[in-house]
Amino acid sequence: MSAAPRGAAGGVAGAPPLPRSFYARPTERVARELIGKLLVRRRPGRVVQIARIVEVEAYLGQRDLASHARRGPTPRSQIMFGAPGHLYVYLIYGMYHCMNLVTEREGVAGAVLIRAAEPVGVDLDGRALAQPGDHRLLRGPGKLCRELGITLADKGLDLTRAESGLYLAIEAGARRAAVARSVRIGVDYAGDWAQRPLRFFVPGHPCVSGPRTLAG
DNA sequence: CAGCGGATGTGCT
DNA sequence: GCACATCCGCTGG
Repeated sequence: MSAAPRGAAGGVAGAPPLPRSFYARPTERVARELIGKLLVRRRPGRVVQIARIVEVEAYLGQRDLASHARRGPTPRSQIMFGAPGHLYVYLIYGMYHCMNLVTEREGVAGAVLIRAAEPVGVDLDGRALAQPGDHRLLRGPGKLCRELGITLADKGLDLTRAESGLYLAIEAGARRAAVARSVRIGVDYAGDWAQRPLRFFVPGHPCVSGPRTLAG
């Protein structure tokens, strides 16, 4: 048939999923290093979607008043306290989903929210996709999940396994992009923690959802 | 561009 | 029982 076999790992052009050791580190560090990584989404009967991450936010443990972990492990947030390298998804405002990557060693809460990404515009065979130029497609955490088909059903996915249909990878020959920091978006209720610069983004990038510069 | 409604899971009372 | 939420798209000025 037409589709060429991928390799056992099923990675992008041979790029395997990032290992668990990448996630099992301090959340801020993971967040910073996620900028520029590739997000790979495979769904049955669909074209593989690949996107370059341009905006994330770090959510720390129980002391972070903006984090869902602030109340300790609840049915919803328990996964943030679990093993790193898994997917945390929640529903917001009754109609949008947000995807987070669990960080820190098991027993310590932490996660990184993926806020925006740049459509890479090629499939696994390097063929051009339909809308490579639409920078609004994955701009904003709710839209990103909608476009990639991420829902609560995906909560708990192991991101270190290509078979999960969702994983991160290093882009071969990627240039080292500049990274800026700012306060997080939509966490005004979090007291002092609302002022912490835990949002990371590529300055000036058209696919970033919030403010794209520090000055405004 | 500021303002606001939508729709429902979650966690506290 | 109920206020609120890591948001988005549409409306009116």
